[in-house]
Parts: sequence; structure tokens; C-alpha cells
Amino acid sequence: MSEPAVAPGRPRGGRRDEILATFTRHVAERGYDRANFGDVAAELGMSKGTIVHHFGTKDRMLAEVQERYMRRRLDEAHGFLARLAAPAERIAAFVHAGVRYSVDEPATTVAFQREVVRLTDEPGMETARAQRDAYRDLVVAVLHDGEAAGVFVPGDARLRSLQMFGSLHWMWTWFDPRGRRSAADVAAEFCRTLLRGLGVDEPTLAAAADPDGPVARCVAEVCAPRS
Amino acid sequence: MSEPAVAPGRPRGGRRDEILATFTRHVAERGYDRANFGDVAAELGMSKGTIVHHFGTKDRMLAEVQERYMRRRLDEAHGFLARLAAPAERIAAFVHAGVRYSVDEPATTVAFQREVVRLTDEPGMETARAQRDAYRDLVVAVLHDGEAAGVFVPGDARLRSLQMFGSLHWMWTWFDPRGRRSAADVAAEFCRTLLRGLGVDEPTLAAAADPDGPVARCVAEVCAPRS
DNA sequence: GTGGACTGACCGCACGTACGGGCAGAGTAG
DNA sequence: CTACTCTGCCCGTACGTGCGGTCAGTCCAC
Repeated sequence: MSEPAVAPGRPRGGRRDEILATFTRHVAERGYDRANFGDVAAELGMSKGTIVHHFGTKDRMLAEVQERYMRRRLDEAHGFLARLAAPAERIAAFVHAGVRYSVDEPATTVAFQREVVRLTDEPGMETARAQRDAYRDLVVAVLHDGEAAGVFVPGDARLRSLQMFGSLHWMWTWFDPRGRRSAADVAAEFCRTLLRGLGVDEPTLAAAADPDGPVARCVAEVCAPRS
Repeated sequence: MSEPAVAPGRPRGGRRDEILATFTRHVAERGYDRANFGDVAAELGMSKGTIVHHFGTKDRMLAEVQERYMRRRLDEAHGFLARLAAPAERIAAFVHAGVRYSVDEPATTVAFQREVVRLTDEPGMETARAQRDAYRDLVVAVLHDGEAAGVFVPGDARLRSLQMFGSLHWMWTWFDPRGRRSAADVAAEFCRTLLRGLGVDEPTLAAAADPDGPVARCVAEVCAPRS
């Protein structure tokens, strides 16, 4: 490798992050089962053994991808929940954030969404699963709050959260950041239909869905410093 | 095998359907990549060679699963579209039907939804992809009709169809037919939120979402003769 | 005889990963 | 400064296994 500046004397890491990023991209493009050490190593000009050295097993590698992803999502969610109080705005923020991720970190997002199913049963995924559940519970709580406040019409909050996550998690199968529909378009349309479906009045939902509105701007600020 | 009645002298097929059903179940449980001929053959008490004899390759087997599934869905869709005229009822029918399938044919549905992504690029999937596109176009057309008729508020029909399919296609990751929430509950909640989000008035959407209402009954009749 | 259903042994390959060793920098004693 | 050692990153290879697919041949119905 013609990598001159590997920051000599680097305590931890080295090419670790590089490996994880490439692996993530391969998982996004082919799925976990078809992603393999050989291709990742070849692309990085290193040996398969190096990858094993850093991560041990393929399972653990995926687990680390999932955990890092969910940690960022959780941090970000706490960030905009702290700045937005109204339930309608909070739900809109979750939608804007969910769509944003497909653009900000397409590989990680697709990798996560393709392989979410492994969170349910696979061993070694307990942490990531707990994070995912925590995230969903944040949404459910907001739905309950909105219902209690009379902003949302009564309904099954859990089912509604699953309906919402379904729309967002399915995006990886069709969304193209360079396609005709921009992320802002998608977020706005999803917000409008969802919030209207929850019983939010038109002026409120129009403001919350607006790609240039306060909610979208708040989410952009929170998500901007991509860690 | 203690299978006495294999209908001796069966012209075509023989154990063909049986093989396809078992393969489908394995794909549903483990995903396409982890499903293999050996396990299917062992479960059916036959040789791997028999499976190859009937289907040639694994790819073609999956393609056949997808095509059969989509054919049934298309037939069924044309069935209820012929009996229901109002756009709101038609959309509700698509939702009821989508949820029903997770109960009527859980294995095939999960297998299809897990592996839909292969429809987009994989060669040999042209037929299934065309069927999938045709199905989506049916929904988009209904959304346009409803918009033109003033029943739905204006919006991006394509995006709305994707939002709707996302909710339904994601079900395989969480829905349990024997769980606390029945398919009827899910369909009703999804219908209400979606139709309200499209701007349908409360009495109309309540009737269309009702698990015992005319729309759900119509869908049940059309889907009943499971081919 | 003819043709389709089915068998079971076998092939080749791809992939995860175990293992032994090389090498460069940091710390330390002299 | 030098020499030695320790440590962590990295390499290359080799191994075991699992799996898709091939093939020659048997059995059986017509």
C-alpha cells in the first residue's frame, strides 16, 4: 500500500475503521452472506488474516456495524427530542432523520436495514437489539404523548410505529440519492401522509413536513456533525 | 419415506410441488443464501439430485417461487378491483390483502419479502420483476384516480405507494400470526392511518378499515380459494 | 424399447478462520 | 547511542467444511 501517513505510533485502530467501512459497503451492496473477507482484503490491498486479527469473526464485525449505527441514531434522536417538544414535530423529526440517513451514510444505512432481521435471534446481537428496541420505544412514547395530549387520534401506538418504520426501512430497496426524488421530497411526502394519518391538522403538518421548516432544520443541525 | 399416496402415475410434477414448498419454507426461515438443497432433500427423504432434476438451478427455483407468488397476488388484485369501485375501498383492499397473505401463506410471503431485492438486478428475474411492477402500478393508478376524483388530497402517488408497500413488506420482520395482534388488527390500524393520511373522511375510512366490513369481506372471498 | 423420476457418489470451488512468523516502533538497561 | 525485548499490526498459507451442480446408472410405467 502506498499509504505514507498511517500516523505512526497510533495506539489503537490503524486500518480498523477502513476495514469496517469497506466491509459495510460490501454488506450494503451484496448482503451479509455474500460479503466475504477475501474481497474486502483485496480491495484494501491487505491479507484476509489482518481482518481476522482485528475483528475475530464475521459475526462480530456485523455486530459492530449495527451497534455503531444504532448508537449514532440514538444520540441523534436524543438530540432533536431535546430541542423539539410538540409530538407532531417530534414524529416529523424521526421521519426526516430516517430519510436523511439514506443520504448521509448510504452504505451503513443499507447494511443495517438489509440485515436487521439478524437482530431478532442471532446470538451476539443483544446490544444492537437493545439499542433498536430503545429507539422504537422513543417513537412509541411520543405517539402515546401525542394521543394523551389529543393531538393524535387514538390508536395502537405500537402498530403505528411499525407502520412508520416499515416505510423508512424499506427505502433501501428503492431509494436512489441521485434519483428523481430527493431525500427532502421523500421526507416531506412521508411526513405529510403520516401526520395527517395521525390526525394532525393541516397547518401544523405542513410546517413540520417542510424541508426548509424548523423541524427539518433542527434535524439537519443535530445530524450535521457526522461522527 | 412413509409416504404411501404419492398419486402414482402422476404425469408431471410428482414431488415437485412438495420440493418447492419445503424450499420456500427454508428460504423464509433462513434466507435464500443459507437455504440449501441438502437440507431440503434430507427433510423430504430424497436425494439432492432429484431437486436438481426438477429445477435445474437454485436461482430458477427462487424465480419460480417469486413468479407463483406474484401471479396469485395479481389475480387476487384484479379480483377485488373488479368488485370494488371507490378508490378508498380499493386502497383498503390492497392493505387487507397484503396483511392477509402473511397469515394465509406465511412461508411464501416471508420468502418473497425477504428476497424482493433480487428482483431488481438479478438476471432470470425479469418475469417476477415485471409482475411486481405491474402490481405496484395498479396501486399507483388507484391513487391517481382518487386524487382526480378529489377523494385523496394531492400528493406524489408513487411515493405514497412506496410508503404503503414499505409498511406491508416490512411485516415479515415482526409479525407473528400467533401473537397478540391479529392480522385483522394490523390491517384495520394500517388502513385507518393510511386512508386518513390520504385525506379520506372518517366514516368512509372506518367502514373500509373494518375487519368485518364489506371491503375486508370482499378480499376474503377473493383470496379464499387459495390456489 | 422409450422416457421420465429418482439415486448416490463425486467434483470443484469458495469461504471462514487458525496458525506461525515477520517487522517496526516503544520502552528500558547499560 | 546501543542492544535487547516486548508488543501489536500485519502477512501468507493451509485446512476444513459446506454447498451447488454433474453424471452414470437404476427403476418403473407405458
